[in-house]
This record gives sequence, C-alpha cells and structure tokens, in this order.
Amino acid sequence: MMNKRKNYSTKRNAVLNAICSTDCHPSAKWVYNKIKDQYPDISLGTVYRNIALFKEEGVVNSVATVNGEERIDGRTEPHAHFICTECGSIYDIFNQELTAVDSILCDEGFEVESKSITYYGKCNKCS
Amino acid sequence: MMNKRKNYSTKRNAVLNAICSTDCHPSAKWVYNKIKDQYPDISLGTVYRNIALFKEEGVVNSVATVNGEERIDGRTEPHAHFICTECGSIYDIFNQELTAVDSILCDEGFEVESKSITYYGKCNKCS
DNA sequence: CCCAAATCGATAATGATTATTAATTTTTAA
DNA sequence: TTAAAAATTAATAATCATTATCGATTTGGG
Repeated sequence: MMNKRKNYSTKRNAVLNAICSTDCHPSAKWVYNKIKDQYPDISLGTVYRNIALFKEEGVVNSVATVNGEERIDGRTEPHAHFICTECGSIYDIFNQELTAVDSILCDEGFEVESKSITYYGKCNKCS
Repeated sequence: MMNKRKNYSTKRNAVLNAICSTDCHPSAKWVYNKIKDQYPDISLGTVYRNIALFKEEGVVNSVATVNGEERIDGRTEPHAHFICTECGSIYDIFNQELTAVDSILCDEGFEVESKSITYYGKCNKCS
C-alpha cells in the first residue's frame, strides 16, 4: 500500500494509508481502531486532526454523516455512493455518469466546485 | 401557511410550520429560535423530538450536515440542492432531472429508496 | 367533565469533534 | 552530524449537537 504523498510524518501516513486501503468509507474512530494495532500510542485527536488536513488538501473527501459520524472516502475519482439506511454501510457506485456540472447554477452566480450523488436504501445484506 | 397534516398538537404544528414556511433548510436550533417568539415556553428537545418524528413520517427530509448541524427540508418533491461551503446556505435546485433511480443497483440486490443530488461551491453572495 | 394516552419542559447524559498545551518528533541549516 | 526551530503528537479538557429521562401538562375519546 503506497502513500499518496511523501513528506508526511509516520503517524500521518498511517492515517492516510488506513483510509486509502479500505473501501468501507470509514469514520475517524474506525481509522483510529485500525491503526492502533501498529501504532499503540496513536491518539484519536491525531486521527481527527489529520483527516481535517487531508480534506483541506483534497486527498480525501467527506461522503456523509451516518448515525452522527462523518464518513470519509480516500478515492477522489468522481463516483456516486449508496448508503444503507439499515446498517450504515457505504458502497461505491462507479457505473454512473457524473458528468458536466449543470450550467443553470453558473448563470445565477453560483460557483459549483463539486457534485455529489447519493442513493439511500437497503443494501443486499439488509434487504 | 397551512399545515401538512391535522391532528398534530399545537407545538408540533408550530415546528412543522416553521420548517415548511422557509426555504433556508433550517437546523433544529433555527426552528427553535423561530418558534420561540410565538411559543416562549417551547423546548429545544421538543423541536428535536418532532423533527425526528417528521422524518420517520416522511413529511420532511434531511438534506445534509453542515458545520455539525443537520439541516432539514420541508419540501418533499424531488429536487437537488446547492450547499455553499463558505456560508453554509442551502439552495433548492429544481431545474434538474432527478428521474428514474438507476437500475444498476437493483441488479445487485440493493433496494434504492431515494436519491440525493447535491452541489457544493460558493453561492452568489460568497463568490 | 374525566381519564388515559400523548406530548411536553427541564434537565441530565451521551457522544462526536475541537481546542489546548506540554512533550516528542521531524526538519533545517550550519 | 548536531543543535535549534518548526511541526506534530498524546493526553486531556472543552464544546456542542443530539438523545434520553421523567415528572408535569396537554389532548382527544367517552
């Protein structure tokens, strides 16, 4: 598993790698628990701090808030998501046209920077 | 401003009316502050309790979590949203095809119940 | 009007996230 | 390499939105 960027501290890289090596769209606590095995002295605050940094840098994105927890995605290629309202699982949906941002908005002085498509329902395990 | 349903208690109706009489996609606290004028003894807990009820009933929808606050929408007709990353304002986008939920998902055993399209960027006041 | 059920206000509890600060790690530059 | 400066971290406390509790109040049916 390779880093997306260099010149990150050891712990910071561990946070990013945990995020990017899963497709579960983890919460901060999930990342924290995942990393704890290899870095027993990691702090939950460090996870939050670095996730905030990654979001500013654009190397990860926020997907949604599920059951009060923000869930993040290490994949930055445009794609949609399916969120299971039963178990909270988030799935990537790549077979989707997430094309041109509609021009209606630009006409009214809105600067669209990103578009998000999310489906809600029951996943195949819960339905 | 008319109620969506009858047989609601006075306070409950006040909460729903506050939600439905604005297009700002309010937070619970916004609703609370709005109602306080007319019902000085309203409790924030009552607002939360009733919003949860309305969501279950489907008379309001959750739009997104912005700056840690859940924002709700009294309009249930399908439409998209624009969220300003600067000021947190949420705008309705009606000129949009939010048509058939894509069949790809159904093939894999996913039961799609709703679809959400959200644009992020700077609104005309912030750009 | 009276009573049972529903709803509410006040308050405490919960839980995620953020801020603080002193200690540790990393980088810089000689 | 090495010492100082800068960046990062662990531990902890603080914040803040939301939820739970529970006794009091309101509401609707008979």
